[in-house]
Amino acid sequence: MRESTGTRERIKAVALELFTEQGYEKTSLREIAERLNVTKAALYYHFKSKDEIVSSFVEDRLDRMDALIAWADEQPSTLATRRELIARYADSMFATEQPSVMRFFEQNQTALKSLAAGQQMRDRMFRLADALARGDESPAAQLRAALSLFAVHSSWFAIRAPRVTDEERRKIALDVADELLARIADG
Amino acid sequence: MRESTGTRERIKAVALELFTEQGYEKTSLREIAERLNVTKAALYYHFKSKDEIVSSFVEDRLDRMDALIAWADEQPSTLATRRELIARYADSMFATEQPSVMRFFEQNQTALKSLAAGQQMRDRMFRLADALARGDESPAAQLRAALSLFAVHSSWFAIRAPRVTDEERRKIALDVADELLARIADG
DNA sequence: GTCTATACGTCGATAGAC
DNA sequence: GTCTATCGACGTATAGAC
Repeated sequence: MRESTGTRERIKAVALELFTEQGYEKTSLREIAERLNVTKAALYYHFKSKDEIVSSFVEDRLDRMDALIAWADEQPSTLATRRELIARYADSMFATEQPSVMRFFEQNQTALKSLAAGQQMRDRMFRLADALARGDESPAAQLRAALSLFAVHSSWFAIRAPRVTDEERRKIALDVADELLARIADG
Repeated sequence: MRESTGTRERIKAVALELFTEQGYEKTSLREIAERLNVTKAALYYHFKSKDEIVSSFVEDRLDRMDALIAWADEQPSTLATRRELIARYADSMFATEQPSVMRFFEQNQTALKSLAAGQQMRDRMFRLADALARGDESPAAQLRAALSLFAVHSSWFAIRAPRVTDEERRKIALDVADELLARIADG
């Protein structure tokens, strides 16, 4: 079943890049195929449809999110747990090739709404926010929890100062996230 | 030059609604025309192209942003200024029909990157963030400024608690934004 | 496992009649 | 100011040869 040349992986890589750069809708299969010097039909051998390409690189991420949520559910609703949770989330974001998948999601919110994979990710983000705010059902807590997640994400583009390393971005994001989480009441 | 029936305004309204609901790329001119019981060609009488429809309802908003930035530039770099600035921003967001335009922007980040109107809005958002962080050039200040803006925006969807009024959302958003802004050093 | 060839729909946009 | 008719390009997807 596994072909030797890794065409499937190459398709995933190119698709991720183009979907992120120009958007899911604006990227045609013809364009992906041309970059790889194969035909559109070749793509259809590896993936049933265009959205199945998306699902393929979203699955890993969904699994990570599920693991994170499951872990959080077993912990007490304390500030320490919230801090540990956001740190683990940041790690899973900054690790390996995940940043590119993360950027893809940020860039394709709209397109993802009509895709199964997108709805699942949306769902997981809300559940993660709920886990971060657990024990404090106030609207303000919901907003702070969501913003702490967004602190991790936006550290990639909101920080425009020159010569800031990934590690520094991560630290700054977590510092700001911690401030927000500190204002959520323990359950 | 002005037609009596206000067709142009009706086109804008329907386009804004559909672009927001399903995304700019996924909404065709045919769809917009059908809703209005006219043909595509009629749309081209009122607008030179699809993206010109977008520009038409973005212009107001750009003007508001420019006014806000100009005002901020004349003020001292103090916490009081930052708080006043974010409050004015929130007001301009929650006022009149602006929430729908705002939602359109949130839903079409990707598509807007290749549209002139989108690039202009992006530029204004960064300038507003810079105005909020003026006097503190640290990366953390940039992140806090961006997050305070996002607090205003995300209050619309991040707060999922039932029976929260718009006015309450506005207040919560500004409370959280103020916390973030308080950590930015005065210039 | 990858190709050629093609079906068939829809897109944004234009020309020209009324 | 709105219409009909049409353009050329491109979209996803499939059939079937090699």
